[in-house]
Amino acid sequence: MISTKGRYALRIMIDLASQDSDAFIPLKDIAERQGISKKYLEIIIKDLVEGNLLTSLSGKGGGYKLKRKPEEYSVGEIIELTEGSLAPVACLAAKAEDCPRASGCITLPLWKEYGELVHNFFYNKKLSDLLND
Amino acid sequence: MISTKGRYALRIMIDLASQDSDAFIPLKDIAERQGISKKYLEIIIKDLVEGNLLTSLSGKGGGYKLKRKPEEYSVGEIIELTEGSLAPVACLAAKAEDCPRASGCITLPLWKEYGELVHNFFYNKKLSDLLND
DNA sequence: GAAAAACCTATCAAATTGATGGGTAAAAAT
DNA sequence: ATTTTTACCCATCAATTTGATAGGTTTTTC
Repeated sequence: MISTKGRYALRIMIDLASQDSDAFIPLKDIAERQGISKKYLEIIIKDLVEGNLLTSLSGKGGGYKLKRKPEEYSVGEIIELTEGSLAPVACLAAKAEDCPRASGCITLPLWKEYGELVHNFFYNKKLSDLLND
Repeated sequence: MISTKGRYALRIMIDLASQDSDAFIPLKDIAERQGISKKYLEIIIKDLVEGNLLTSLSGKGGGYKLKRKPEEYSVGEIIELTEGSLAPVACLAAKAEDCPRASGCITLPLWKEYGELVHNFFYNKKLSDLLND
């Protein structure tokens, strides 16, 4: 299941994409619009900044804004960045050590096929596909 | 991610489907073949029996066997039964209470579309598709 | 220098995951 | 009858993840 981290990250990105694209939007505003604790969003938005999806600016008049146009973000990269991985099973995650069972594993092809399906679904969906205005 | 519960359940089912379909197979044998703790598998196989996927027989000569032919089991029902749900987000799980945000939720259609994709993938895959002999 | 913002560090309760251990009941073989 | 083999039942547990909260520091503008 996609946890709140990935889901809230997506809502942050949608929120920013719905605002004036040149202005820096304070997190306080996003938190209020989305009805989510600002403190919790701080943790999540940190990943988005570190992952180079957002630009941030400190101080008065600061906030966050998108680095690219909404159609240039895939939903997949947003979720993968904040959830850590899109892999369907532990042995297919990037950080996973090589499973000794892999060569004879009868279920591995299933998980690979599923992993590709999920990857394609989310990487073909763009942030712009989620905007309704 | 699919946890060990769902993955081991699938391996139990594949193991049983690879044995003589009339015989009761003791869990001890499955555990040894699969290299998984028998005690842990007990917990998992309980779900499979209660979910009516397997028949069990106590006592000497007892064990477990499939209730149907391998082509009559979908991978989806095995995973859904043991993992609890195949839903991609909490608000789409069967046990979820109605989300007050649902009507205006901009991301809900995405999760629904994804949920259907996942459901179709796993329900169209049959246990017989995973047998290699 | 005050105000508004990001940023940084720590902590925490609850739930989930991945098991282990010990005992009871059932069925068959001897 | 008793032993053996099996399923079945119940409790516990350590580690990790999830979903936050709290408080303080730095940066920037007015």
